[in-house]
Amino acid sequence: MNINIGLVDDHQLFLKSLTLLLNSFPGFAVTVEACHGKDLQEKLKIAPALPHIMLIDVEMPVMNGVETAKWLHRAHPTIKLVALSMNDKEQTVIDMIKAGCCSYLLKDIHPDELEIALKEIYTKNYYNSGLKDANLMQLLLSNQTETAFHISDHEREFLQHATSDLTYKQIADAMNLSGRTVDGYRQSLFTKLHAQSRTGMVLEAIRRGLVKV
Amino acid sequence: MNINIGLVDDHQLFLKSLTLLLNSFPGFAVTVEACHGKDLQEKLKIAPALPHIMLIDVEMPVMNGVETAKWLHRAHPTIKLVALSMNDKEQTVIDMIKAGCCSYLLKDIHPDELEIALKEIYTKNYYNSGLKDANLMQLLLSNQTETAFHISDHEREFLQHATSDLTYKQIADAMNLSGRTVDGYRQSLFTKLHAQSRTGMVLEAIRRGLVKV
DNA sequence: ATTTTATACGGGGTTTTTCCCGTATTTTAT
DNA sequence: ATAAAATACGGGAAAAACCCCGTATAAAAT
Repeated sequence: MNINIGLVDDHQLFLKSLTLLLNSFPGFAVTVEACHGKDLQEKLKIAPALPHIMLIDVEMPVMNGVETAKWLHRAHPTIKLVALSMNDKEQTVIDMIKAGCCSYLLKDIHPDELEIALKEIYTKNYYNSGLKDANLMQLLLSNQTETAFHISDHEREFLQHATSDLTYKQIADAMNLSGRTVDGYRQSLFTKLHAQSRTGMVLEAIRRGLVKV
Repeated sequence: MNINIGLVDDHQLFLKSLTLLLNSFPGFAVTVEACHGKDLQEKLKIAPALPHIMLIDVEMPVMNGVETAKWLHRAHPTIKLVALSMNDKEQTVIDMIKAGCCSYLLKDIHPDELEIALKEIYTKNYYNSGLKDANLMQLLLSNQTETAFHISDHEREFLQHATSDLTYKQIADAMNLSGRTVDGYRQSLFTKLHAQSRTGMVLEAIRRGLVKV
């Protein structure tokens, strides 16, 4: 009666090390390893058996943690998803929980606590690490009321251009659009990202992973 | 004839996992584990023997990688220092090498390559991972010519405040300074960071790790 | 002892950003 | 078919950011 674990993390060294650690826990076995979401999709196709629990890193190239969790939650709803991240930013926690994760663990967790957490997730379907617990519900509730918005391709392209030293006029020229048009993008993104200044907009875009620095 | 390794990393899970991995390499043994520089200073006092190689994480609380490397290089010059980081920002690499590290490895290195790297560092005193090699010397040289500039405490505090949605006026009020004074900080930081706009300044500060997002 | 350097600040002018007013076209939904 | 939503754009004005001119004071270097 093994608990089979799947791992998704782009840092090879961490991935392989953690595999060793998890395999050293009695009753645990790592059956799937992937370095990002796309890779996981391939690996799961040829996997002999689905893992019971999937540990998913948040920061990954190609296909990030949120996308990966969303896909897994839809494609393999029986797998229990656990976010494993270095940062404890509210928005990131919310995004991962909403994407279908039943727990959010930090990478500086002690191995002993990890073992406890995984056992509890396997049996009880959830585990909340310490203080987070109390705030989590409030976080999710306050976030639910926010209407989901869409950012268009042009807006995203503008955002990336805005993440620079360029003026709006220069951005407009680079995008072959009128200055007024990019001002429209700016205004709608200010609303969507709750910003009052270009700097605030860019910072929020960075936090949400909408642009590369 | 064991190669003794010391580890400094604030992420418990990674620290313990990597220890397992390194101990699984034939001829290797992890003899010291610490979660940051200050912790390492304590641990080394009571250590039965100094490690041959110290793997140092760059991003750490209390006492970061650069400070830790500098101290180790002075206090225990026989230990070979290796930076182990997730980011490959030029400035970070330069800082760690200048602090006394003989190699800079990324955390997404494959375990096999890590083993090779550590062996080479043990015998040859250096190891450059792949493509970095060619650029490294140029990086160090180009950095030497750049006049080292100093960012004052007030300027750094202003930078952190500027990494926000606040106006300069609001920042001045928060810092209890005149608007003209923070404009002075802005102007000197524009020069030092080669920026032409607040957004450009903030982005460069983020890239150089001068501020937290 | 005197120059240099660093810090804090004042006034004012130009550019950019921000935020309104608005229209026309196209795409999407019902 | 027609309403609704999304897109691209124009003009203008207030606010903020940007970029000079300058002074005074204290610390550090020669």
